[in-house]
Amino acid sequence: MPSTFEVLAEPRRRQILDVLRAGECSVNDLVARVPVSQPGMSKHLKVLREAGLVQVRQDAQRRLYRLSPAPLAEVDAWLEPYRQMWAERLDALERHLDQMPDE
Amino acid sequence: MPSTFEVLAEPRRRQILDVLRAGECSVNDLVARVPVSQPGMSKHLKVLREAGLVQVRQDAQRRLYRLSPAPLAEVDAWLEPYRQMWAERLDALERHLDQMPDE
DNA sequence: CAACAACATTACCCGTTGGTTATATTACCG
DNA sequence: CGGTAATATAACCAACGGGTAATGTTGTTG
Repeated sequence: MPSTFEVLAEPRRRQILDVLRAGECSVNDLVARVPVSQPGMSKHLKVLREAGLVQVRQDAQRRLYRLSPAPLAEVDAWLEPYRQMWAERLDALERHLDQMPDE
Repeated sequence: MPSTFEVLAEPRRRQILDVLRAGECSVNDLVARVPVSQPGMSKHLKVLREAGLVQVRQDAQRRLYRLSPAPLAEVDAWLEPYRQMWAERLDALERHLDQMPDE
């Protein structure tokens, strides 16, 4: 079972999540918005489902997928200690620029 | 050239970055701390270098690697709109729990 | 300069992954 | 009940990625 990081490594999977941020979506709608074939979409959705990043709901013949962002918290948590680091560096840059008013 | 996301998909690469958070490190030191062979480590370090996530400095025969967290900002930026979403859901959960004092 | 230490690179192998085509499944509709 | 729409699954293939063993490179030291 791939980790959340591996699941997000696929650009089109991130794109799918981006689309789903706007709200529930059927597979056909997703295929229309993301450059991937229908079987390819089903494959990606399966990966996203197994990673807990999306949930499905059945509506007649269609399956409506919706976002389930909880696993992203893991990524966010990993990122946390780094976040401070690049903030510090940007601050240092600003201070540096403050000392060079001619540039 | 792999994206930052793809670079981070490798667990050992994240581990390398985690080690480097403590400070500059030689390749041998990294090999001692991360379960990967020396050639494997060189490969991973190359990927991290080309992604801009680490920088090298030469010290005699050794090469000292240090963290360069700037590219992580891209990941953080992608995550941003989602961050609010799971925060909202946790808030909703809290409010829900507040309404059920017996549970 | 010879020997060694630290690291990078090459060549090779193998498992995984994403894409595609074809087929199965399930629900609706006439 | 036959046909069609929506989606999933299977089978196959090519590309890629990471591991390993062997070798190359560069700097140091005696």
